[in-house]
Amino acid sequence: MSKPITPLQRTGARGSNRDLVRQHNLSVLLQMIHLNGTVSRSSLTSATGLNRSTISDLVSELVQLGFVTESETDSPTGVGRPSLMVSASNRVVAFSVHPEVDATTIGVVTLAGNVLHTKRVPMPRHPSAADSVQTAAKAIEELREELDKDQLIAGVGVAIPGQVRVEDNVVRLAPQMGWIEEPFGSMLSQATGLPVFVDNDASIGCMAEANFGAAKDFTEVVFLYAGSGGIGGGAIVNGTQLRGASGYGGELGHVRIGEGSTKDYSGLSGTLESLVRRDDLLHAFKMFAATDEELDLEIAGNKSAKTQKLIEQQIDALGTGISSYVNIFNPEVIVLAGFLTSLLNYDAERLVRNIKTGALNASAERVVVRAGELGPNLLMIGAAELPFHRVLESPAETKLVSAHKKR
Amino acid sequence: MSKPITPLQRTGARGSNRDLVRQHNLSVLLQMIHLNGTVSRSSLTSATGLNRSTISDLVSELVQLGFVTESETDSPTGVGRPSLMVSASNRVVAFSVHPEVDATTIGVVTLAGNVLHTKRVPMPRHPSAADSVQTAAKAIEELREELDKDQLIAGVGVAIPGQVRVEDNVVRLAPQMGWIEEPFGSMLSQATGLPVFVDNDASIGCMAEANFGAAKDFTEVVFLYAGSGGIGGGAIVNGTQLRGASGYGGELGHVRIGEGSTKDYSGLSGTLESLVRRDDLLHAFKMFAATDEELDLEIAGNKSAKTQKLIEQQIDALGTGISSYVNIFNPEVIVLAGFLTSLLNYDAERLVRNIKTGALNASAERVVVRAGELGPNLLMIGAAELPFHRVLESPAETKLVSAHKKR
DNA sequence: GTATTATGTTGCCCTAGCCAACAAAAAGAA
DNA sequence: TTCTTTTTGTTGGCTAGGGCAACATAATAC
Repeated sequence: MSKPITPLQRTGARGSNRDLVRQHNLSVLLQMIHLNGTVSRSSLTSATGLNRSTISDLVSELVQLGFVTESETDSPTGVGRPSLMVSASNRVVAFSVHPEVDATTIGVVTLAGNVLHTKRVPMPRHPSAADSVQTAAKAIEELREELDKDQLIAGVGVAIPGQVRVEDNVVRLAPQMGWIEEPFGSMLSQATGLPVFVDNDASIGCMAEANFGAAKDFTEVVFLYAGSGGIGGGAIVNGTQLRGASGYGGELGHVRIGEGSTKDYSGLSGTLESLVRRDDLLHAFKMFAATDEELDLEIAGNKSAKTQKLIEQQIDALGTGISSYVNIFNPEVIVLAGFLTSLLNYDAERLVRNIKTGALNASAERVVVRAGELGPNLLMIGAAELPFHRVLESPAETKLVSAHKKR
Repeated sequence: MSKPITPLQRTGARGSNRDLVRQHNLSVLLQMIHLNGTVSRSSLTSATGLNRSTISDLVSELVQLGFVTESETDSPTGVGRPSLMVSASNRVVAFSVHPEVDATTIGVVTLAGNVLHTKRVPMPRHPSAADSVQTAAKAIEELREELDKDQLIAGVGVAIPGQVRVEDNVVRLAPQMGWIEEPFGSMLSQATGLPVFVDNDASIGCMAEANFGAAKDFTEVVFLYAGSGGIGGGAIVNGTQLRGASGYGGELGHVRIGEGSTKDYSGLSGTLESLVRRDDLLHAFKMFAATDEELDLEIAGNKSAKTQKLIEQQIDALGTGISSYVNIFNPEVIVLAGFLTSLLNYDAERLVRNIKTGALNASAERVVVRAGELGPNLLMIGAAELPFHRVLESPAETKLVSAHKKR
């Protein structure tokens, strides 16, 4: 330590040397290909501003690395020599894991965004973290056997219904399952021998909708996701996911919007989660367990005055909550997922009216409310993005794991 | 249009060609120097990861451009040849403008962060935008005459107590002054012949505290600023300012936290701004106009039970509001400015207790509450950052205006 | 004074991206 | 068909910005 100089404040940006330029360009290209599915070389050229010959060089490096494939256009459009099409490869895959209170779901997703398999393993009520890890590891083992020999594994992404400390992949609190301070990441990593990345389910859903779904073309997004475990949220600010200091950011379900006395799953009262409760709806409809589809049918076909009032109360509470998020984030789009879509479909006009009442005119004037588009694949696609992210950041440097273990 | 390809989704990142590398490196260096005041060449070397010789080359280009100066260390520390010190130059300046309901404040700030002059011009009640522009332009003209001949002007930054559409520098709504849809930026730009950048006052304050004040070393920040015009807010997410789609983001004062019936300055009820009101305090202390310092003395020296209750109510409301922001942003630090500092100083323990009650344990465990550090210079320093930002982004490309007009 | 350590300076090298020329593949016009 | 026009891929050489190594310089340590 030569000088007691503060580590040069938050100018995160490092200098670029030549290698970083190459790395950056490879990364930008691969990201574009990953997000857009299949793109022509010519559109990559115009989008990046790089030279034709440079694109050619970079793409062939990505081909050699196994991340992308090139093919000729099947339907040339316009004059001129048709541009070669570049697609993300299905060779590179990631596993997704979603532990819930009654089941654990495991899936395989390719870098091209295809969900190859999913497997839902029912669990005894309130599984321990160790149970879930074991279930997941076993399923991954089986799914891995089904992969082709030349496929490469980027890692495992885990979506947790609870708060996750992302720096060390520890589940801080998953209230529904009763998990406290569980090192889920290192447990699963040890069990599978693969790199594991853990994050909150709603944050992951937000990222998925932002990358591939209803928020695809926006940089300012608010996302609300309601499942059986309460209401989670996420936000995209300036094109990047809101994470916060430790990764707990985006807990939009736990924001106080009123004086209610019932508490939410985390013990807070007056929050959005405490006022918009799936269980209350199930109870009113005299249902026990129900899928979102079943509940949606009930809500859509509702005739009783009593349940109508409940639904409207929930819509109003949701609108009040969203209006706060509009004032805070000034988003371009608000994406609703889980059974919140049913509320939106029931009376979108009422919801929007409520949002406009509680929000500043300027902030609300251009906002759009949408339902999520990814449906049941939401968390599978989203969780896979976690390991993929590392690959996309530095394609040439990241070492992938071969699908079949060496003996 | 060869192919109907969507403009290649939100991968904002362009490719880097060689010129961009140079530009980027110059920008990174100048930002570090601007934020840290004076730094040694050796610390620039280690912070950027670039080679000694490269730093030498880049710094001398910045010297030649007039942005920085080099000097020898006055007090060498440690073994080895002492490193040259690099400082931001006072040659480059920006003007700051802060229109308020009863006065307009204008200042000159150098790239090194020195506030050379400030000028507070009292205004008749409820000045029109044109009045404020004229006052500001006149003051800028005068201040400009006092500059040295070789000084360079980066532009003008304006802090508005209201909502600003940043894309075209239009004041959407400044409720206290009654401005609606005023093109303040283009008006002032026309009057001065300088580039003008307009933004919300609280957002600007947030940026200033994040760059130079209480939040200097953090990347996740929530900022609350209470002046005579209500409560404004700002947030730093992942090291960059939250702006939202149009620039209205960060309106933390207008977030609903309770059922109160009194309305805030924007007509919303139950919001933080409607519950924590400066006027209520002034009224309780039987004061009319008062500076923050005067009010602070009254609050600190308070003995009456009645006013104590009011103060505590406000602290509690503030705590409730902040707890929501903690859940949303999971910040490292919360910075309070304006008379909110007085509330913090009055009973910090009570405030923190309230925050912890309303927030998730995990999100709140490491959060720190602080008073702002920049005091009366907050908005002057902050507003100047707007024009400086453009310079810092591309030092070699941005054309600056000479201090003395050519005849 | 000498050794050690850290930094500034200089000249040369290396490589990633650019450029220009040419080839190839489509559409349009004769 | 044939020729032109337009767009893209390919190739070889060029260029500039950052790395590197050797040397000079200025501080501390002994």
